[in-house]
Amino acid sequence: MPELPEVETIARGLRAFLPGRTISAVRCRFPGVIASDPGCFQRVLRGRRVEGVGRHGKYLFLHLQGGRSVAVHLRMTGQVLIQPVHAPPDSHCHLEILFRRCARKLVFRDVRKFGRLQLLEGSIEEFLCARRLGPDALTVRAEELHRRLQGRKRGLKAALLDQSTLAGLGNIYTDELLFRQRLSPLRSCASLRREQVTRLAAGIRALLRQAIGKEGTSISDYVDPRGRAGRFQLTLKVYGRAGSPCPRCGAGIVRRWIAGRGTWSCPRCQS
DNA sequence: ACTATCCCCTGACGGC
DNA sequence: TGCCGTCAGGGGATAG
Repeated sequence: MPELPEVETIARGLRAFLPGRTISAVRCRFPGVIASDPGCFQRVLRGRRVEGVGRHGKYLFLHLQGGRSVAVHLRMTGQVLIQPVHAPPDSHCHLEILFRRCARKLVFRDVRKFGRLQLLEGSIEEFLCARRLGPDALTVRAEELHRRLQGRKRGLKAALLDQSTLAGLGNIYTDELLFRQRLSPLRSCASLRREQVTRLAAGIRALLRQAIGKEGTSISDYVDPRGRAGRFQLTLKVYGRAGSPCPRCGAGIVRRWIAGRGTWSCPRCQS
């Protein structure tokens, strides 16, 4: 499940390939992946140069010549791949973007068909505002996080998963973060002292930087644009480890259902 | 403000 | 072997 580190890894892979290339064709094999008007999407993209690649939270952006942008969200099983232009598409390949004088193509693949691409009408800022996305988790500052958590009675896990609080954390990194911080996923946001929020913000940035350094977590479907798996799954401490001893205190890791998600934590050293 | 539930979708997995 | 039910989960919508 791509979260911020996986989307950042994809963005970096695309930055080495896309900028400066001009789109020659868009082949759509499953129009449902295009959240905006599919005909308009293809018309606008064709003939346009890609100028850059951006990211906010779990959203990936392709910046096109003329100020238009495409937003991509991979949801659970979406993949963005760079493949030889003649590679045969498999049954989960929903969209291909071809480029002028280029032997490779951009492929959007998604087993579960939850992921979406969308041609934006306005600016990235307008899109983030309309989607009510919070600040990007990779660079969130303590003051901003404190403002967004203070006085909230909801649990930390629910708040951190909520993309309008903070954009980029998903189920895996939230559980790992709360384990590192020795905080219970059910701990109320309002109960955190200011210095705890400061440590939490620093912990979020550090965890995400480390995961990006390992090129993300490959548990089910995630691979980078070259088809390579990440390595952060080798360092997970609690996620998916129900019954294993806590690496800090030895108590058994428990799995509970919190904020609508399977949640792993240590019942002894997280409070 | 916040929670719960459903939906989208497919592959994996357990039970029989 | 094979059939069937269940589950997983990001995020949007909707009900409470």
